[in-house]
Amino acid sequence: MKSTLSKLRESERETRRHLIIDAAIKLFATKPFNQVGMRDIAAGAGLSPASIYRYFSDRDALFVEALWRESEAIGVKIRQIAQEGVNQPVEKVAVDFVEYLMEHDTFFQMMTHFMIDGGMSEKALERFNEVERSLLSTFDQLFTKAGVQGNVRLISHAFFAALNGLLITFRNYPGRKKEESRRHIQRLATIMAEIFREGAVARDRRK
Amino acid sequence: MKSTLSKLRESERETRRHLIIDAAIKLFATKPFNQVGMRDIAAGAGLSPASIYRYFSDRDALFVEALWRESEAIGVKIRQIAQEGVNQPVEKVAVDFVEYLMEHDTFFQMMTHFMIDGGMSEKALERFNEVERSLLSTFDQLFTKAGVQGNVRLISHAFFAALNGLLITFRNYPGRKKEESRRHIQRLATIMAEIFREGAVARDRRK
DNA sequence: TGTACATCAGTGAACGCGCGTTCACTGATGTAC
DNA sequence: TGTACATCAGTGAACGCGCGTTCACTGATGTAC
Repeated sequence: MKSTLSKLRESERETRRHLIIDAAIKLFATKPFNQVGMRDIAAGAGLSPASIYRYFSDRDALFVEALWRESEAIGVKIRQIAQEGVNQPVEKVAVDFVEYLMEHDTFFQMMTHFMIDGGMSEKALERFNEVERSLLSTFDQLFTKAGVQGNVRLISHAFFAALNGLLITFRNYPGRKKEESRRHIQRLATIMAEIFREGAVARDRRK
Repeated sequence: MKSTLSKLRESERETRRHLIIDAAIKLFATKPFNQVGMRDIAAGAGLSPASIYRYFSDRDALFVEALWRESEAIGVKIRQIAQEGVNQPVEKVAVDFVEYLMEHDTFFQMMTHFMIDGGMSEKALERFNEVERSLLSTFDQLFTKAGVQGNVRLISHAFFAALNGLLITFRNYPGRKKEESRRHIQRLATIMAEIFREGAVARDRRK
């Protein structure tokens, strides 16, 4: 009996951990994730701050798990885009990609934060790389299908970076409403995709 | 006599302000600028922390002036690249641009920080926009010269964002030495420029 | 069936630290007469 | 030439606040006998 009870306890613990992580992720959507505090999260989860430390060793551990979960969600979405995408023009995938990141920008914020400041934990890094690889190989397939030859992976690197840059540069563009920014980014994503598709092929021919 | 003396005092004040700003900028090169503290800067300038408040009303004021000065430096560089650049291929300008930002990445760090977190002061924003416009119109000229027609500014927007993305995505790429990252970015900058040049023209033809 | 004990979630209050900023003061230099 | 006074750069120490984290404790639930 002891073992089933302890299993029950264990699963309760697990659901509580999830509640806390959910609260954190919900807050990440509200404000920049690096200014979400333990007291906020505790309040969001209906606990005292001290209680959180029964479930996570420290702030970092909690954040890494939250990132992990966000990565998972985005990984799923990306594979889905990939599935539909291999039979779609690059344009569609590009727009889907930026669209998704604009709607769920917690992951994006974390990603850029880590890219700029570094200091990512081993675990988070691994997860993040997996997501990135998944996306890059989708791009590879798309560009190959569009007729690009040679080192496709380099083109995908450039394209991935370009889309990231789009989001960073124009997400909070000063003096522009959120909806305008969104449309501008979508428009530029389309243009970028066109340019990359045609440009990469043209570049091949010339070499 | 009184007036010349007060002028002298004024100019001394000015040079001391500059000393403090210099100390700040020097530190920005060492670590992420948002974790440079007043005590650091004071030590760097050979003053007590309290003294800094004789010259700047608060931390923000100091940082804005430092950003201002960095912007000025980068503005000069960009206009220079532009001057040489209008008779150069896009590739050269792209590489010069990322090269410069990698060597003096204070400005770049600030820029991305402000882009992501917002909260830029009026003054800094103005300066920053001026620099950006200057760069964009250089790109405009280059693309026009390369034979692009239609709305060149959109292409420049996309190109600017793409180069930013390159720096952000691969500057601290995990598991890569600094020199490798640098070369990777340069390589991708060249590829991007080729793709944009050829792609934008090809795209024109198709419409 | 009752009693002593173990386990563990949960908590209010406090600790510790970093950091921007202010306070009260010193000392040097110039000015008025 | 000396004396009282104004101005101002500079400072050590402390304040205030936010925030992650720990402490000592409570109360509920289960277990042993």
